[in-house]
Amino acid sequence: MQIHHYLKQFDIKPSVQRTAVMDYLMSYKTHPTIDEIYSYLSPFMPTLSKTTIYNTLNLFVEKGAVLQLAIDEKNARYDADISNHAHFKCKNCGKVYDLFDLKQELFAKPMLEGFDIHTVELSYSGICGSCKGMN
Amino acid sequence: MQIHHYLKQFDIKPSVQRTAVMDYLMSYKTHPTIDEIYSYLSPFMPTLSKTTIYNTLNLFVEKGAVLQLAIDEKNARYDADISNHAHFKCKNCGKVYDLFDLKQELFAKPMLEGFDIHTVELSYSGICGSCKGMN
DNA sequence: CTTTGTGCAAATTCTTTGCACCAAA
DNA sequence: TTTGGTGCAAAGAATTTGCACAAAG
Repeated sequence: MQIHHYLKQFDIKPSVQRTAVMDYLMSYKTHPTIDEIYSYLSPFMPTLSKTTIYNTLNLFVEKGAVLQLAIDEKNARYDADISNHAHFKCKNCGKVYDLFDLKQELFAKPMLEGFDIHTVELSYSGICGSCKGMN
Repeated sequence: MQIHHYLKQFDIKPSVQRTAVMDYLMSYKTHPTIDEIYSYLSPFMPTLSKTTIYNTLNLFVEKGAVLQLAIDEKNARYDADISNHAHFKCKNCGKVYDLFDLKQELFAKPMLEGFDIHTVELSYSGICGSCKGMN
């Protein structure tokens, strides 16, 4: 599906900048920070400002089109894959991996008196394979 | 157990400030921010500095004595309860609740090729009971 | 003594805000 | 033409750093 149609599904008016950001998120599934997105797009769009990246991602999150991940204490990270999956953050290299092959039960929203649960976030941390070999 | 003995278990040398911070975290299980901890303790310890709170909590996290929660995008929050439990953050009032009565399976560390999992963080968000009634 | 912790001020980093200009319907 | 989007500069907030003094063993 074309990206501007995809954005409309979330009630987001497409613009050149918004389309470029979503395109980036969907192409490079690296859970990028604002800075990484800006650094990548900036050469192609010389007038692009970081404020627009902030505006765009805040809008995307508000509309439910992307997830803001809390896995990195320093910077906000974003993920355009809104299906059920967990994340693993390597304490050594800082890379964030997707974990798709987990039981769906882990993402169930428990029925709890007094809580209306909308979202579930499951995060693991530890050492990744490539860092483990190094030491 | 006395707090300074508890700290020693984590290889943390007790000091007046460190003991006070751990005491606060264990007494008020409110997942406080750095600022909240500082504001509470400051009247009792007039020379206390916020830098010391930062130093102390970074040390506690490094030694595994407290958890740094990523559930609040704005500020880091801390929890001295390192047992398996999840958190719920109300999107409306911002309060963070503990969820203890969940299945232990949710906190299992999956065996995955190439990942050495140390920690599990499970967070929910939505609307809490007291906010739901208001609207 | 010697090592380690504390606390002030300054620096850094991340994010938001105010506002003028631009673009699209 | 009118509404909404973009982008610059400045402001704001959270955290870290450098360094001198204090405390503890």
